[in-house]
Amino acid sequence: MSDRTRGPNMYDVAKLAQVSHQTVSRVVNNHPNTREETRERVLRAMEELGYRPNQAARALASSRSRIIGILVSDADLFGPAGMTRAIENVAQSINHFAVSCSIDPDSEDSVIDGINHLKGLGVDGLVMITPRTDAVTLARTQLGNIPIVTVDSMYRVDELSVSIDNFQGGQLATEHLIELGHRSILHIAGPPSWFEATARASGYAAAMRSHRLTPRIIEGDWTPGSGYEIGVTLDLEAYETTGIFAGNDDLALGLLHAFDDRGIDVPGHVSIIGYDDIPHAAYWNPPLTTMQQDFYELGERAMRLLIDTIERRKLPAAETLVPRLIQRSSTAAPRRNED
Amino acid sequence: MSDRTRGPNMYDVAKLAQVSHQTVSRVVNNHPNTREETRERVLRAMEELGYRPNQAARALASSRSRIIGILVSDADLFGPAGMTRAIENVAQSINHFAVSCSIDPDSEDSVIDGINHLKGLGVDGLVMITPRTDAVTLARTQLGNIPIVTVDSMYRVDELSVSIDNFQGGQLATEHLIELGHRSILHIAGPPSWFEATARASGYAAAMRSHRLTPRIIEGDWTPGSGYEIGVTLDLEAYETTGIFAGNDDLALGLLHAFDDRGIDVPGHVSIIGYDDIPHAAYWNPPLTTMQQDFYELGERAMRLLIDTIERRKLPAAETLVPRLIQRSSTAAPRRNED
DNA sequence: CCAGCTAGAGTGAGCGCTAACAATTACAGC
DNA sequence: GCTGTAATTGTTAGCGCTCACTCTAGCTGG
Repeated sequence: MSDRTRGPNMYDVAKLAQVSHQTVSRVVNNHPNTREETRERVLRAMEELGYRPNQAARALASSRSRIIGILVSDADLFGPAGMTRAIENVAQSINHFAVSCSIDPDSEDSVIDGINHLKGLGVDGLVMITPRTDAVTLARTQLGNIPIVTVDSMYRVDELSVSIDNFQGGQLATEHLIELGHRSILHIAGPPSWFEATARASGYAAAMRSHRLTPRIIEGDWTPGSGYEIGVTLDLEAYETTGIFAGNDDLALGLLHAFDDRGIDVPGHVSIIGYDDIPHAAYWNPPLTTMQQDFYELGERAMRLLIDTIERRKLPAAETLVPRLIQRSSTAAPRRNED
Repeated sequence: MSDRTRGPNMYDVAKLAQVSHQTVSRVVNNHPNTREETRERVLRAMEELGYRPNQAARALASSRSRIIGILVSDADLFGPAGMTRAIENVAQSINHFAVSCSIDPDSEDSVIDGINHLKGLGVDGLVMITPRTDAVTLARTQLGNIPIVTVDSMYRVDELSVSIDNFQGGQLATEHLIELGHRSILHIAGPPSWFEATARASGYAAAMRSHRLTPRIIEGDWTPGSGYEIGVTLDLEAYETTGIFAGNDDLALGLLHAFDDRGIDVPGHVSIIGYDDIPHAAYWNPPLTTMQQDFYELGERAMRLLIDTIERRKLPAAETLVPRLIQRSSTAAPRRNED
């Protein structure tokens, strides 16, 4: 009547299947060179005892924890949250574990804390979902030779990364407005410390210039509050602005709200295009035209890239996704009454 | 020149500090009965070598992993996401680790998968963020004597749980409308498989009846799409409805959008109150009156309750939070023109 | 001055697994 | 029949910790 609180172990399975514990280990790890009949006997024994390998022992013996760390800033934003979930799901599906850890990218201490936390756990790899490249550099020096994949960050050839092409996204959004006939288009950008923000702004500027139009950019942060403030004070007449490309949907929401307060009709008076396609955007007033990004797909790719690197299966290669235009009713051709 | 890829271990520290490995262990774990001078010598050695205890070895030897599992359904909803983050943060702050795992509560397989995944990791405790009580029961039988804390689920005295008082929340929301002068108030409820939905609906019904008013409930799911569909077909004149209590903010958004399409003014024609206070709600048109819930606080409490139970520090006790009314402009006194 | 205590430090076993190596078997070829 | 090779299985030694002990002072009190 021992209070055997620990479950059955490899030796219990081995005894029941009448093999050595090592054979059980081979079956568990899908090693080749085990006779089919033996394999099945072991599997039956495992089933019968309800055996589950002890991860701690495994990690200790093999020095591979099967744990992937996720360092994520702004974890409650739509994009980062979706990626984090995707990574967790992929991890689970391939018998790994994901531990996510939110950081404040503006505080070096917070980043170091997070890295140490994850390092202490003995993660096999790290996914970084943060716009701050300095945080990535920091992690890289702290973590020795543990592979790191960055998501949606700056492109750098010497790094593993997956990203969405924010430059092209900015271009596409801007071109949508240009195609509708807009000529004076304003961009409300996200904070310049975010690579995504500057890339979208560059895409916008490039598209404008390629059509011989003058880019004008106002800087906000990513919040509806910031969009609202800008929208309340914005002088649309100054440049006869008829189109606005907002750096993300939240900014667009703030603009929408401000324009509603001011009695400025969207898209009658001014067209607005957002960026992200958050689930609510289709239900705003008016429903928002926006650029859709598949964050889930991005997270999945990041995870696969990382696992491939850990298992040295193939050469690392940076991957890029392109966002897609979702056209709704917040954009339309400009009124030509004034012509 | 050994390719010592594994960092320094306890014995390295012990040698440098000229003590036994056990003394190092005592220092690491803050055991009493170590001389202050010795303690400091060990700490210095640890510092010098950059020693970090190996969690796997620790877990193997002590059979305590310091890992908390989070089983969360609808992980991209505002509430669950906030709670998950709170739990992760608390875990980090007390030197534990949180591993979250999304499940589909409608699929028993998915729940079992999730539980096994976490069980395989050897979690010390589990937080369940799911409305399905059967999933909780399932976890309880699968997990043996690993403590489980449920969040925002059904109250049951024999369980550890923290929750927001959805009944009272429903009452408060309804009473807000009643106080404004509304008499014919409709409730759009969430899916009845969610305890939160039925509790809010009960609170609504209780408030109505205590004022001798007749409760009327339409059932939706939690999405804006569902709110929109209901809003499009809803006949407000049938009962001279002047107030609507939506089961959550997303439903309210759908209603707002539908009423805008139909030219029904909010709050002029009908007042709407939501539930959750998601960050966007303040920027909708009109800004939404809603019930605020502190999910972060809830997650923190869940985590503390769990840790207390694991360490048998104090008697488990169920905790309850009360939501708070956030008044914005989607609710107003009903027009009395018809009187 | 010595039994009796206790704070402080050390010893050895073992947690459940993997990895390297050793052993056994099966069977081909000469 | 015997050697050689490949396929399969077994043996042994840790991985880095914690736990239950034992051991060594230093001190008290009679």
